Amino acid sequence: MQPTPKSESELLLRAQDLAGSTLGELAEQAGIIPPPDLKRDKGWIGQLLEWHLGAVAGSKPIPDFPELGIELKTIPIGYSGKPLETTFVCVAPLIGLHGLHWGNSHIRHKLARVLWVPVEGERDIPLADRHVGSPLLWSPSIEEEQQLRQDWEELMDMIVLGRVEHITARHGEVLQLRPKAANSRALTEAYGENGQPIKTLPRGFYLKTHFTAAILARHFIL
DNA sequence: AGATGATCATCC
DNA sequence: GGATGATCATCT
Repeated sequence: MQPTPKSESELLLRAQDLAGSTLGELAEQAGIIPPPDLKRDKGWIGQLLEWHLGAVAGSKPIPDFPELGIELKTIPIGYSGKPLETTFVCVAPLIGLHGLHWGNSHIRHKLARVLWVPVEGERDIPLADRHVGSPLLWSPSIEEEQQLRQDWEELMDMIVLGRVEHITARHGEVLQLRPKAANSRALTEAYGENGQPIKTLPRGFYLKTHFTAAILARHFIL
């Protein structure tokens, strides 16, 4: 693991230095062998980039760069130049929602400052041959935060009202709520239609691809 | 082709 | 189970 960057500019500089490299090159430098594919190693690219950028490893509920308050997100890019996948942000709280609002929400904090690192993501490109792109340090604009907040409030309203099982990925313009679990047998507690506790799949907030595509596109223009 | 719902690995 | 890291597999 590389030393943790002391400043935002140092982190960005280091990320820019990775641009143009292949995952095979970065894996070799880290002393690891790339898996044949990501089927059983879905977090492999993220962890490889964490190593190179000196992120704090582990499963702690803190930013990747605690001193800087920055979250690292790798994002798979297709031949179209746009994201191939939605971006997981955090697990959605389903109970104990009293006093929760956008201003103190976990998701707002997580998205306050993000280092996006695009990586070639087409499955017909061997993992080791995929290139890392130019990084982007991002905070939501006024408009972006308004969109996020509106979706979040709509989704949380449904959760509070016991309608979590009526929510589909089609709710929300830029933010969606989808299952986030090891499998369909992993259940957690939530509010039911009549306020009674029910068991349901854990859910996560995901950024839709058109939203992250716009973030990256804005970067290209500037 | 793109989006949705389901799933994989690891750590605690 | 829930946090971290996400992509897979299937359907439209």
